[in-house]
Amino acid sequence: MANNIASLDSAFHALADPTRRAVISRLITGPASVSELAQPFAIGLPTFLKHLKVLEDSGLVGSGKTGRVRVCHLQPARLAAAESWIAEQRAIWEGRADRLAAYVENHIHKEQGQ
Amino acid sequence: MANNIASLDSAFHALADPTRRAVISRLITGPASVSELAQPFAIGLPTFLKHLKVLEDSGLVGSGKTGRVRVCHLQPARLAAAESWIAEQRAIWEGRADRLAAYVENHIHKEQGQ
DNA sequence: ACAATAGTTCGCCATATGGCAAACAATATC
DNA sequence: GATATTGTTTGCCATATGGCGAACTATTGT
Repeated sequence: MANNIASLDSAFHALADPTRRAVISRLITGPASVSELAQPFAIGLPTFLKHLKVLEDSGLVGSGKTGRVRVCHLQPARLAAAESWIAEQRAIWEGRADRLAAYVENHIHKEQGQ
Repeated sequence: MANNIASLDSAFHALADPTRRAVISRLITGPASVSELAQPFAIGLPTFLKHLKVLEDSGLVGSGKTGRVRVCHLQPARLAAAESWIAEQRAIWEGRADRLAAYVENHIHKEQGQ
């Protein structure tokens, strides 16, 4: 399972940008060429290619070139890995949510730290 | 629902660092003070406080100061929001996974792009 | 051959990030 | 009241990020 630290770093980093999340959303509906993907955004192609590189480096997106056009597609395994990390944390959290509830009742409402 | 673009940006950004993910994992087991949280890491307090600020700015972590000690706690709503974004994408993906399977069969194995 | 199209690479810039040490609160403790 | 503890702020630095335009490569179409 590609669930190591470095791949989570790069996967979450890739997701931390609205352009890149939009690309993922688009790719979920099916593969697309670079210029197709770039078309909705008001940024230059070189800049867009950097985003694409971040996505490919993270393993969230793969691509292949046929002729002069590069077709990109989603690689959902890494997306699943990122989701799993959060899901695991939430599972632990929910396992002890009852104990936490007491703490919240006692402390949260008194917060004054900036 | 705090599911807007900016909060996803900052939530994913906060998650894109092993130190910060470790802090979250620690906080899931219960609240802790700043120095308690910082103790496992080989970085200075000022640096650690920057990570903490990123976590607080993202809404993943909250804190309150009593006396000279600041106690931090998890704020699971934002974690859930981040997980939801991924889960939604995966739901769409899985809804059309059959159609995609054909594409993968035909194209992925022929990839030659850098 | 030539021109158009699709991507890519290069150099530049401003800002953000992640690290440090040092100085500075503010609060407990002796 | 002096001292230790716990955070915090301030400056500084190197590197990464996200943007640009310009130049270049490689295919496809005429």
